[in-house]
Amino acid sequence: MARRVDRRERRELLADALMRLAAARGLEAVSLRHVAAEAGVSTGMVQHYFRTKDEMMVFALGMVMDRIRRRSQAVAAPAAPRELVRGLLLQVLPLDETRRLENHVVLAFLAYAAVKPSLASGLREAAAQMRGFLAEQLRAAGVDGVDPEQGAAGLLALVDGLGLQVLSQQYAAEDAAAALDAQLVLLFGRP
Amino acid sequence: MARRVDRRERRELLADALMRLAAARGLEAVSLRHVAAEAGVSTGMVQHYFRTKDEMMVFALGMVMDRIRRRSQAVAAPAAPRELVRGLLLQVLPLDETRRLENHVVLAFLAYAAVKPSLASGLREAAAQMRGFLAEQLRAAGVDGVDPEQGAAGLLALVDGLGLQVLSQQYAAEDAAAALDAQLVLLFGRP
DNA sequence: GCCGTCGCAATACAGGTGCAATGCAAGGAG
DNA sequence: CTCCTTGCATTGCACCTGTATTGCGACGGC
Repeated sequence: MARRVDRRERRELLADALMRLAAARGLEAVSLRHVAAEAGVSTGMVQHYFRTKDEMMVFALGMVMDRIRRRSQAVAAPAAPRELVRGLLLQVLPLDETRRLENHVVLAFLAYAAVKPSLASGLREAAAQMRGFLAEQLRAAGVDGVDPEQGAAGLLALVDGLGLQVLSQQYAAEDAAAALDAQLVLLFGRP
Repeated sequence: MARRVDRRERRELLADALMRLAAARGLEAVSLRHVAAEAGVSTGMVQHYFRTKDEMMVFALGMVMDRIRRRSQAVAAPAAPRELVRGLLLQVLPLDETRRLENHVVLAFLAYAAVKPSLASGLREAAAQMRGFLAEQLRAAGVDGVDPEQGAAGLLALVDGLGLQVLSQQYAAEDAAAALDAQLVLLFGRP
């Protein structure tokens, strides 16, 4: 039974279990044994694929960020700047169960990264990339009354904040989408 | 050595230690023993004032929220709606060390509350109260082009998101303040 | 002066944690 | 067939966790 396993695939399987766990019971419930149980494997196997817990965490976060980015880029194909921006930001909001789970994980990691800088860099670069893209679109659309960079930062912060409020059940998902649209009206004018 | 202690005061002393700890090393570093050590007391004393760890957490979160609210109300005295809104939201952003610490704690608790609903209610009501106040001010200022409730929600989300980005070092504090001002220009027009 | 209660300290305990070490079956390489 | 690497499973260890228990000195009320 040797040699024929896809290491990458196994690691993603474990990271998936970690995500489910983090979303359901918080990052503090993430332990080697719990991840193993959730994935239906032995704790030894988890140790086999991640030499340390931190390595597992970093991998899982990277996986989530990759998924979000990939989904966002899939939207990017055929649209005017405004629709492009809207589509992209809607991908970030927790409007369905998958994205709710992802947002949950990202939030947990944000709190974690605020304390453990080894995780912060990944988050930072993903955000910077997205902010750059948004600013570019705002510039292309020729929005007036606001600096494109600041408009982009504002949009990103808005979506982050909305996600936060939806997750902590202060705000309904559809209201969050409406709030985003309201902001788009402020930036781009009436559709 | 009996009878002459202010129970409330002692609890706040412990909660302060908890805050420092949470801000410096994350909520996961908060344990009875660590809080005791940070406060310079015995773990027995912590147990004496909080029968359970959860009770301690809830108290600490309540204390932080109270402080933020109190500081916000102190601003509210003598100003036009726009300045009032600006002043209030600036109190929420992590622009100095105290507020950075508070934001850190709130973030940690947000991630925690997403999983432990016993903490969520306090956060929810504080946010609702603030949103109501903001909406009222927007209405009083007669902003056009946006529904006051949604404008308020947007502002709150923006500030939350900006705080998040500042904490995770994606964004500098002064840039966050500038982004807030940019949004106020969008809502209220040029000053 | 006695006593009860308050304010705390110390210790014990069962359970969970990350990690290291070891064992061992199953295949491919020679 | 033999070996040796791969892919796990088991077990053990030292440490940390929340909580319960017990002890005990110091005051306030009588």
